[in-house]
Amino acid sequence: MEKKRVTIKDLAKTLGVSHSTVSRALSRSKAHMVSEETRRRVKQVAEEFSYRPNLLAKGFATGRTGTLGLLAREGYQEQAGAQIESFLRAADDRNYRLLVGMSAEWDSPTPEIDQATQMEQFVSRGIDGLLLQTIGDEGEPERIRGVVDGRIPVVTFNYPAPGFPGVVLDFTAGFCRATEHLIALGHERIGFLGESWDGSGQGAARGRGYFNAMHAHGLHPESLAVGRYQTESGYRLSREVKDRFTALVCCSDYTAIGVCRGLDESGVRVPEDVAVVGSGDSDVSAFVTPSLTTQSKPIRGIAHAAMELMKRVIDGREVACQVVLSSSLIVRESCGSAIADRSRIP
Amino acid sequence: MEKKRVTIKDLAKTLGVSHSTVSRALSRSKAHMVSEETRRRVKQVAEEFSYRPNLLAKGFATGRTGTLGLLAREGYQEQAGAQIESFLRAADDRNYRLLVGMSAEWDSPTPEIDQATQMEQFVSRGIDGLLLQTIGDEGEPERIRGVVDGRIPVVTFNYPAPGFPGVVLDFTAGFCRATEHLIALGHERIGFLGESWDGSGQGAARGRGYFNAMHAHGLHPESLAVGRYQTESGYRLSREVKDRFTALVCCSDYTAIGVCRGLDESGVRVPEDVAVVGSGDSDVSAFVTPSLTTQSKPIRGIAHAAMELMKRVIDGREVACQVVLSSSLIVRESCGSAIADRSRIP
DNA sequence: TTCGGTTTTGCAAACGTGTGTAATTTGGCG
DNA sequence: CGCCAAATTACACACGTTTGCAAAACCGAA
Repeated sequence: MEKKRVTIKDLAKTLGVSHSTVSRALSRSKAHMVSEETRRRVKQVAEEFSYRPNLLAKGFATGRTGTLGLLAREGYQEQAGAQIESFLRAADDRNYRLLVGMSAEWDSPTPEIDQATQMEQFVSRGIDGLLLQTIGDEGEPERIRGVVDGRIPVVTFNYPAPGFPGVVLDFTAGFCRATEHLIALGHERIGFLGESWDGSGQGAARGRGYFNAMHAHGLHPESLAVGRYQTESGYRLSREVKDRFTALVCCSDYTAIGVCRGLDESGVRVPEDVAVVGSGDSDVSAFVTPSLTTQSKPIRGIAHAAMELMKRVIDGREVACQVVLSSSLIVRESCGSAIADRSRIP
Repeated sequence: MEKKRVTIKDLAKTLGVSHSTVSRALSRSKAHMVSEETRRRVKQVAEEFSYRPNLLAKGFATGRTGTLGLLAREGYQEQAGAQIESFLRAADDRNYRLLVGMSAEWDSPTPEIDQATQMEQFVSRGIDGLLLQTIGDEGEPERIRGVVDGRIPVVTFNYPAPGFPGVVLDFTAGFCRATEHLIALGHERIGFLGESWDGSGQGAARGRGYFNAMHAHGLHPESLAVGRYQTESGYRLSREVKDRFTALVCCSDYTAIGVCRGLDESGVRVPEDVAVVGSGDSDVSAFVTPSLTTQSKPIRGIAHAAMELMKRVIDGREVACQVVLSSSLIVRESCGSAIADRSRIP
């Protein structure tokens, strides 16, 4: 019933040559030559039989599979879908297949373990390289080392992991610029909705940008701690904003949207009474009312940079470096700037 | 330099048993038994050495890899990213890995060839099943058969492919309901922005729903042909709408958004002058002004249904059937209905 | 102790491809 | 024609795991 696929041995038999000759004819190996004549014949018969190499066996024999592992996670506000899509594109450009996995459900209590498990899985499946969306916790570099053990190249993105090449977004600079934009508009009581900036972890990068800008202008920084970077947290915090701030820097677009909604229900107008900026340039940011001033998050750029880096590492041209991408400020209506771009379609 | 991974032979050597015993101890095979005692010892040593099976070799030996291929394409308005994400979730629930590929760039002139190539790739890589987003063209079933040849189970989604089990959305019913909603609101001159409904291809399913509703109420159907299902096409067609229709059924949310924008610039108000309904329940549909009446597209449901179907096919419990999911009408502001749900956050 | 049956283990082949080494053919030149 | 080197091909093993079959160990009963 189950028809067997055509193998090189089948070809060899009908051609009257050994299977190794067929193998060499199809994958031009440099060590041994095959005469042009036999190569032609082999290729013709292979075509006739519509031979397709068993990539499993090939990978097993050679130790390389032409497949990269992409391990993304859905944390906070990150839109995993669009990210994955961008990576697929970028990988396709370089003739790689991607084995995609997703670690950690919405609220996994142990994202680290999930990550480790998935990495194991991928390595066992013989990937040639790992594109890893980092969590940013303390033990991460060691954990990666433990699983990968120098066997395959790793390129990280999201947070830097010391010792591994990676692509990061400079959130600090971005939030600094966003804050300074509000300061330039004359605001002084500017609040921050996000994580605390004095945390040691990587998560505080956003806050530090805000803090630096405030500090540099002699203003008093003040934050309201959001939990998860989602709409609901912003909505909940909106009560504490009234009469306290005239402007808000939010850690994500979703938090910003939540705050706007909450303020609107309390009769506080955005941007007339309170100016708001978000972060991430999510799809919806351009379409909400008021449209959201935000920081771009060039996921396409991240994906391409990561693939480029991966290619270099595989070729042995790079060992450990961080590619830093910076975001730009997209000024729309929610911050009340005169230069706001009022068109809704980007 | 390149440290070798631990294999079952290594374990066998330190245990003083044959490697086949180790193999049997780790993967409880039913044919031959291993004593509880040795199994315990093997497992302990495996743990100590942190042994990880080479899944490539395993797959090569057994012919099954625990990996499913997901072949999605970005056609028209479909949001591939969210779709892929949903599938990842659904597959993860059932302990499968997904090898994800994307066929056809934005405007590939030959999506069929791309699809065939990718399918070949996947099959060569030894996937256990194929989740295929169908194109819906005439020769598709034959093409699939040619590549897969009954060797691995296939589950389709997007368009039905005769002979293969699949999940489809009943667009005809959805568009019929959407049109009837407008009719119930008193509209008579209702236009359709989409493909022609008398096409034989599957693409006309949306149009047929519109046509059926109009016909059933003795109204004259009239369509404006959009090219691709995107914002720009709707924007472009908006000029031809004025004074001609009082309501529009759009083939996608993006077309609808484009039309709204165009009408707005011409001073035509939505929904007061022209009512608009979209389709697809895209992320932005709830956030644009006016928020969009649209039809839900339960991608999560599609993903789960497809995985469930796949599981059944693999178990041999199903051969060829179509699971039909239906969409529901999400009434928002753009159609001017009194019962519109005015909240923006879904 | 011996026998028969059952449980446990070892041996060896198989999966499809790559590749090192040896064998063969080819070809050029004396 | 004979010889040597180079080009081409064949042989055989490796990769890590599963699995059919045979061998061994074990156990209880006669």
